[in-house]
Amino acid sequence: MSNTRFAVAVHVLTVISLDETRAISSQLIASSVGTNAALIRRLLISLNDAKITSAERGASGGVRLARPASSITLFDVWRAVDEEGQLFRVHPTSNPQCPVGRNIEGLLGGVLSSTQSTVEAVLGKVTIRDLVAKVEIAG
Amino acid sequence: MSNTRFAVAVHVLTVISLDETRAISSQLIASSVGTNAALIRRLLISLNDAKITSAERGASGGVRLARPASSITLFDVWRAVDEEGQLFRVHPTSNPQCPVGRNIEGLLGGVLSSTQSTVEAVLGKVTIRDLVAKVEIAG
DNA sequence: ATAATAAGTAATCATAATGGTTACAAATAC
DNA sequence: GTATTTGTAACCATTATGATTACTTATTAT
Repeated sequence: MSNTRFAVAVHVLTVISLDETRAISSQLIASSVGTNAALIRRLLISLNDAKITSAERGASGGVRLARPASSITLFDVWRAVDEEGQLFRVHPTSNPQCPVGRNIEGLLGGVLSSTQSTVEAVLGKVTIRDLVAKVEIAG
Repeated sequence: MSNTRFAVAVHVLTVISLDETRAISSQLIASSVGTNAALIRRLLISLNDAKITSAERGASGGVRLARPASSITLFDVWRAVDEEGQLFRVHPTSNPQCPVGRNIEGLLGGVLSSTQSTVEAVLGKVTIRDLVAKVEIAG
């Protein structure tokens, strides 16, 4: 993972959560993130699919949280927007003639899954509500 | 991080460790990884700088471990080869006019550093020696 | 009804990251 | 001296990433 999708998704959700009384337009979100509305809408497709947000078309439309901010963990967000969800990649062309080459994937697979589950545990403990609270304090 | 440098570096070190009686050429390593010798040498520069490996030029030259395989953790390797060493990136152009825009970096920074240190703890527990042992068992 | 608004989505572009390759100088062993 | 091997620069192709425009569809407000 070396894109900013996760960070942007968290940003988007935090913006949406600051005013839950109305739907927020992708244009407004985009101006907070400092990017394009279409790009935000593309990202929102993943969040909508994961039932984290829901979108309404038309005038006075926009996006809302689909469930309470306190129930949305950063792990949920990560899983929703990062297809691979892998912390690191394995080189794909190892030589099976070499004992290391034919075992490396399994070796790293074990390490990958243990780091992965640790990260998931950490991200699972932080919710969007937590972040919103910090923004409200920081101002 | 979405490159394979970490995985390749681990592969390289495991290959080197399989026969510590002699220096291993970048060409031999490259054929196990399934890539180019120059690319391996480029990666080895980072490992040499970190004093994980040492290289000898000339005929019968090559690369050796600079210290025991049991003392080289995957965290050492990760730190050596991954410049950023960041699990995820933050979008760089947030709008400071928005309360979320001007705080998001701090919010994510906290999450980043806690996931980061958890991952480091996990990687710090696995050594190259452990991986070599598994290769020796698997064959 | 009509106009205005906003999501959904396709198409395209520029830039950067990544990995691969060639080539050659410098160092070393024999 | 010759063969070998690292160190390193230069360059290329491919892919990833983010940005942008533009259009269709859906919905609200008047």
